[in-house]
Amino acid sequence: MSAGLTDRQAALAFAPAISTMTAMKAPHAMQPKHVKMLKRSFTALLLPWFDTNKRPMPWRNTRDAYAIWVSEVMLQQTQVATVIPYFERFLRRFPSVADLAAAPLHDVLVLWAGLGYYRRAKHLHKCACTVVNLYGGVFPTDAASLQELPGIGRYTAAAIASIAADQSVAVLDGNVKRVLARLLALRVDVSRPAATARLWDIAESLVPLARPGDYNQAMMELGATVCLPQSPRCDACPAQSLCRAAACGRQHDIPRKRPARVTPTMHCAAAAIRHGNRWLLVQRPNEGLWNGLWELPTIWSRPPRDTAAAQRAFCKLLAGKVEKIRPIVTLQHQLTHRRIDCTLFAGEMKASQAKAMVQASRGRWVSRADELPTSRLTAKLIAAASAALRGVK
DNA sequence: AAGACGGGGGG
DNA sequence: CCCCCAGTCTT
Repeated sequence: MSAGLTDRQAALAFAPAISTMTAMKAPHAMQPKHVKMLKRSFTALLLPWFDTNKRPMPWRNTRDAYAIWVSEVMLQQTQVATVIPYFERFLRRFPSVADLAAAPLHDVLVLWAGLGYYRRAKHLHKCACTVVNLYGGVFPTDAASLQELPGIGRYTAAAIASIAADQSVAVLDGNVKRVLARLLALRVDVSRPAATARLWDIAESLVPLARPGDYNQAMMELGATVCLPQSPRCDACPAQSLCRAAACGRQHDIPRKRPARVTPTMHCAAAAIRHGNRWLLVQRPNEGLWNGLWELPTIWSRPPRDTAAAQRAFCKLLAGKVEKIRPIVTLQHQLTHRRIDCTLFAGEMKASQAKAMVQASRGRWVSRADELPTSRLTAKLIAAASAALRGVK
């Protein structure tokens, strides 16, 4: 870019200009000239840094809107390292949106199991069907159309449109919120809707016409690798010369932390019931946590206090003869909004009863958790039950 | 405006 | 143990 000198001058010109403003003043209240200067200088610093420092990711090797969409949905509230293996498996199994639409939802959920936020997988499947029916299997790439689709909000629509089709629209995620708040020294609570609305405006005013997809990814990459929540690495930041938070040493308390919330603990009791070398799974109701997923038979309200009570409770739950109930272990499972303490029991069931369970559509017998869509907790419980069984043998 | 919705990485 | 993440949807 031959404008390097100009950008540097703009950067230097910008710093004193903004330092005369109050910290809380919105940049869209800034003079348009200053917005334009910040945009030019910031982009000129950010993109070269991104070209050199971007981490390799499988979805960065494609311009296929379908693949980019899958990656963006997986990346919602989920870290890059977690997503990569899921993404590669998913694209192998469903190479195109038509393949995804043609598959039963059940198959999609099995591939999604363990990623969390399972509504994403249901939206993904529904969205694929919509794209096939409404757009003939050609994924739309303009942000407005994208945002009409299930599971695609403002962030994801802008990410796909900018990365796959060079549309100059801004993304705003947790990383970008933090980067912008620090860049402009906005001591806001980014979890507040009012702050979010303002940051969207700011983000839109800064996204460049050229390379918007790289710019958006660079913002997120900067937030994920340099402008970290706890200990920002300002010395490694390409935009340090422009950053108002760094200039006044406030990068550690911008943005403002939201007050920590208490997470209640739920207690439950699960039964690993063996028949041959298989375990009984039942399906969760179609609402709330883990809806529609499969789990060990579990007593969620008023769990039994002792083994005798557990024996009675599981017999009642399963409307059948469950034998030899005995405690195995108690596991903890942490979710964002609650902690679950689950006491695992082992038990057995006679062949006739086991068959009746399946015939009544009350359950399925599996030898491995990944035969059905299950939560991580269920996978942990089955692993613990298998280990206990091996210990006996 | 607030809550529900999973799980894991990293300090 | 705590924080927070390439958010979306519902109430």
